[in-house]
Amino acid sequence: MIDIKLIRENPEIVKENIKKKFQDEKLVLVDEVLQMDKEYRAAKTKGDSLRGEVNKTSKQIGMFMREGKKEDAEKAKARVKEINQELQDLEVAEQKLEEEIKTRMMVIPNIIDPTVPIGKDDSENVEIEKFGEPIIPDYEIPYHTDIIATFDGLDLDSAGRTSGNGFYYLKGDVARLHSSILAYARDFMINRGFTYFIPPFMIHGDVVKGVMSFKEMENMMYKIEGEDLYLIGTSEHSMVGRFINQLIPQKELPYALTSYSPCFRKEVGAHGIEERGLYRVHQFEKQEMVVVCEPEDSKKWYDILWKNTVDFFRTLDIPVRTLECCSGDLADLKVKSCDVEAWSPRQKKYFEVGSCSNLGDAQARRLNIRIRGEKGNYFPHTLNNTVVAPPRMLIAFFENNLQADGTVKIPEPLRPYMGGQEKLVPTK
RNA sequence: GGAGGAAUACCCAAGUGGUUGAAGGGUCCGGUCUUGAAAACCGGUAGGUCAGGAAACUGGCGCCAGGGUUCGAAUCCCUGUUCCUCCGCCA
Repeated sequence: MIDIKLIRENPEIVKENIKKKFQDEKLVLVDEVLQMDKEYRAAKTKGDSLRGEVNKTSKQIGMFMREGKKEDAEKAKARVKEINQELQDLEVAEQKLEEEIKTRMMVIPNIIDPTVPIGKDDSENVEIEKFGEPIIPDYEIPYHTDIIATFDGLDLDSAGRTSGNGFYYLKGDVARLHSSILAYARDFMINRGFTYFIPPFMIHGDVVKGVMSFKEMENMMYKIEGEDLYLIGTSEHSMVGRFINQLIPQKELPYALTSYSPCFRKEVGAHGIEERGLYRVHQFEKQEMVVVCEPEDSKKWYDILWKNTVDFFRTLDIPVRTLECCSGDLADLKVKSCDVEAWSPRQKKYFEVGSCSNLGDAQARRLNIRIRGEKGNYFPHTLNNTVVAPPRMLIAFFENNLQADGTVKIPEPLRPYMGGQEKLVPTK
């Protein structure tokens, strides 16, 4: 959500931005907002003066009553009634305009950073940098479920019976590896100065509406029947949501937070659960980073955040690259974002394992999160990024650490969490 | 799950239908005192948000949220949320 003042003062900037995102159908919204805003303000000005008159007259009634001037009081009452009549329609119009403006403001995209590459869709995203050599071994890398099967580490059949498609049981060392990766990720971020959180895994509807668009909500969120509660799709929801309607003292900034949570996603819509195995599932776990900072610092934090993820994967010997989201593929709330992608030696290409976003002040504006500064209150910037999200990450892990003899190497940093094991040996 | 109580501004807090234009503190700024600071004392203005205005300023809204009663609601009524205390249950 952008500042409506920007539309009032520089509508052409907003339109230019919409064009850059190839959402020309939204251009008309800018003019509509401009017009409705004019009408709204006129209605509000008129309404305010009428309401002022009601207040003044009502006060007079009190005085008349005290002085025993019954007739004057009655006359004034009639006058107030008259004004209220007039106000009735005006207030309906005011409210309607306000809502119409808001629904449009909600879908007008945030102003993208000038460095964002222009492009229509994800095919025009731009590779920024590679980290580590993308190795293609001279032995065959099987599909990840087949590798995991050699360790008897996955039970999809039972999960299908208990919960349906998109769920899984992890078993034995593979389950332990999953937990180890998260524990290592937690410690990795704590060592980099982030404060560790375990947030609520369910949140209220008003928080959900603040952190995502209606469409996203429909496609992602599981609702608890009979309660105003939703299962979170990422801990970003509860971690940013915890600041809803809060006024944060300036000296508290920046908040550099890292949180663990399970994530629940319906995955309705374009993709669905089409990829076999652990790639796209209804339930996964994630170590996340969330930053709330001064507006002028968000660019600096953006670079710190994605680098953390790159460093994390590199310590596990997984080659990665950063892929910058082009203008057309960038979600409407975001100023700039990039994916961290891991190398898949089986597919001989990179695939997404994390996503780093700078939302500017759009999320803060939507959730009414403000900073109490010396010269007044203002909106902070918010950012978020994935540290690691298994089990998808396990795909990259197994493919990259599989040896020619069928064992899987456990990289140094994970060994303490794996009881000192240096490799996994196939059980069948 | 049951029974009570509470929610007022950045914080504390007064306020049971009409000079409340939300008192009073604290925070903040200035002064006295002090080598400096703290404490104490004296003085001061601003409070959130929207609209109008070049500005000074003016007005609306705002007392957990949403409805309602009334000429007029922080105050009365209804619904919901959160927190606290006690009881019950439970990892």
